Amino acid sequence: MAELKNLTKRSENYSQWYNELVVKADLAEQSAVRGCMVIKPYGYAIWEKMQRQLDDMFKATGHVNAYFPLLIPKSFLSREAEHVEGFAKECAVVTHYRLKNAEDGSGVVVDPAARLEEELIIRPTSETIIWSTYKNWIQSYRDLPILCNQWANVLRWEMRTRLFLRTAEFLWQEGHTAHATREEAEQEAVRMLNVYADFAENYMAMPVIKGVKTESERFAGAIDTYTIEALMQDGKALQSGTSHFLGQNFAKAFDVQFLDKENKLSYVWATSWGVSTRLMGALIMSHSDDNGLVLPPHLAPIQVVIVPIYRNQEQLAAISEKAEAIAADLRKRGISVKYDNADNKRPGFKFADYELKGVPVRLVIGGRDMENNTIEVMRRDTLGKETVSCDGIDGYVAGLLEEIQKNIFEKARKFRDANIRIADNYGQFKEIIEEGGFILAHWDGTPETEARIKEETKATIRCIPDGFDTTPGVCMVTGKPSARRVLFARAY
RNA sequence: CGGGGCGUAGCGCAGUCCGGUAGCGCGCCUGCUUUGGGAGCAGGUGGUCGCAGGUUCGAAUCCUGUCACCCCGACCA
Repeated sequence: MAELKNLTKRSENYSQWYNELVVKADLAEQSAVRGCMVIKPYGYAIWEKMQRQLDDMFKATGHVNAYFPLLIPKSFLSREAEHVEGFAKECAVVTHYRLKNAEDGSGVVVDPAARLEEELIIRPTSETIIWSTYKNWIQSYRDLPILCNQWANVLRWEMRTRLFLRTAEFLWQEGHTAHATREEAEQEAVRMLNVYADFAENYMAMPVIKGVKTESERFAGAIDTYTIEALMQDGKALQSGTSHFLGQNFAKAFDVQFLDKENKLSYVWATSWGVSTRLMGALIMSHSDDNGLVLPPHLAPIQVVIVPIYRNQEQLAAISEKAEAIAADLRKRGISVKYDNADNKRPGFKFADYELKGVPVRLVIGGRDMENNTIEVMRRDTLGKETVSCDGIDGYVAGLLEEIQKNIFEKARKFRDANIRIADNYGQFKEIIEEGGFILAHWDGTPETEARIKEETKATIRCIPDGFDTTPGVCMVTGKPSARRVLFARAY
C-alpha cells in the first residue's frame, strides 16, 4: 500500500497531522484574515450535508428557521450580567460607519466624524438580539412556544485558532426557543441534546456521551448546559454540541412576559442550542488515518468513485460505457457517484487522492475486468480490496456503504469505551490522565476543587454523564462526600 | 498579552553571517511516450525578495521603523 509520504503520521505529531490533513484534503485553509478560515468547496460540501441532515431533524421536531442581525447594540449584551461577563473579552466592536481618503493619499482611513452613537457588537451568539425581538412577539400563552433556529456565522476573538476546531469566525446553527413553562423548556433542551446525539452517532459515526455541565463549565447565562462529549484519537475530549436551559434569565433581562390562562403575568422560559463547524474537526479526528480522511458514507459528498484503467481511447470508450451504466444504477439508489475519467492524471495518483479525501468506496475497471465482467472494490475504512462480479454491483455497494458506516462507528465506539477508565484516588487520576481518555472519578461538587484539578492536571469535568456509576463516594481530592462519579478529560 | 519562529515564483524552501547579474524542488504550459498504486524524457513559463525609510558606487543581504502570519502558553464552541 502506497503511503502518503507528505502527511505526518498521527503517532509522530497528532496536531500536525490534523493541520496538514485539513489543508491537503482540500477542506479549508488559512485566509488573509487573522484567525479566519476559508472553507473550500470539498469541505463545504461536507458541511452542507451536515446542515441538510440537521435541518431536517430540526424541522421534524417542530422548529422553523429565521434570521436575526449580525450586529448587536452594545447595551443589549450587558442586560444579562453573566452573559456579558462570559463573552465580553472576545467581542469585535463596530465603531464607525464610513471611510474616507487619507489626506496624504496613502489609502482610506476611518472617518472620525462617522462615529456610531452606540457601538455595535458583531454577534458572538444571538441570545440578546433574539430576546429583544421575542419581547415584541410574545404577549399571551397563545404565542408560545416559539421554536426558532437560525443558520449563521458568529465571531469570537479567540487568542489562538485552529482550522475548524477554533476559528474567530465560525458557522453554526443556534436554536432559540421560548416556552410557557419550566418543564416544557427543560424538555426542549433535553430533546435537542438527543437530536445532536442521534446526529453524531448515526451520521457522523461518532459515539458521544451525554451529560450536564458543572456550574463552572456552563454557558454564560444558562441554568443548565447539556452537552455531548466525544473522544478524539489522541485521547482528548471534544465538546461537540450543547443545549442550554436558560430558565427565565433572558426573559427577565429583556422583560419578556406573557399572560397565562389564568390571566396571570409571568416570564417566559427559554432554551438555546447549537452545533458549529467544529463538528468538521470532530469528524476528521474521529475516523481519519495516516492515509488521509475517512468519511462516514452518510456524510461523504462523494460516496463512490469509479476509476477506469485503459491503454487507449478505444478501450476507454468501452470501459466508460460500462462504468456509466454502473454509476446510473448506483444513483438510482440515491448514492452519489463520481466517474473519474480524467485523462490528465494516472490511476495511481487518483487512488492516493481519493484516499486522502476519504471517499468511502472506490471501484476500478480495467481490461481484465472487462473480459471477466468483474470490478475491483476498495473500501476506505479498512483499505481492503476485492474483485467482484459486475452483476448486482449496485446492491453490493449499497450494502457495503452501510457496513462501512457501522464499522467506523463501532471502531470509534470500541476505542472510546477502551479509554473510559476509573480513578479511585488522585494519584491514580494523575497517572491515567497522562494516557488520555475519559476518567470517571468522584468529586465533591465544588468549583474550587474542580479548578484545582484543572490547574494541576489540565483535566476538566466534561460533564456529569447520563448513566455510568451513580453510587455515592468520596472526592478523590478532598475526601468530602461525592454524589456520584463525574467524567473528566483533557479537552480541545 | 508573554515566549519562539517566519515573510524570497502559485506552493515548499535555499541564499542573509561575510553586500556585487535572483536560485532549487514541486506545480504550471508545449510535445512525444505512458496509464492495474502519486509516470518518463525534452523544451518552456513564472519573483519591484512583506512594507517604509536609511547607509553604500551597489542592498534579498547591513541599520532603523512598521505590518502580517504561524507555533508554544494564559482564554475559549
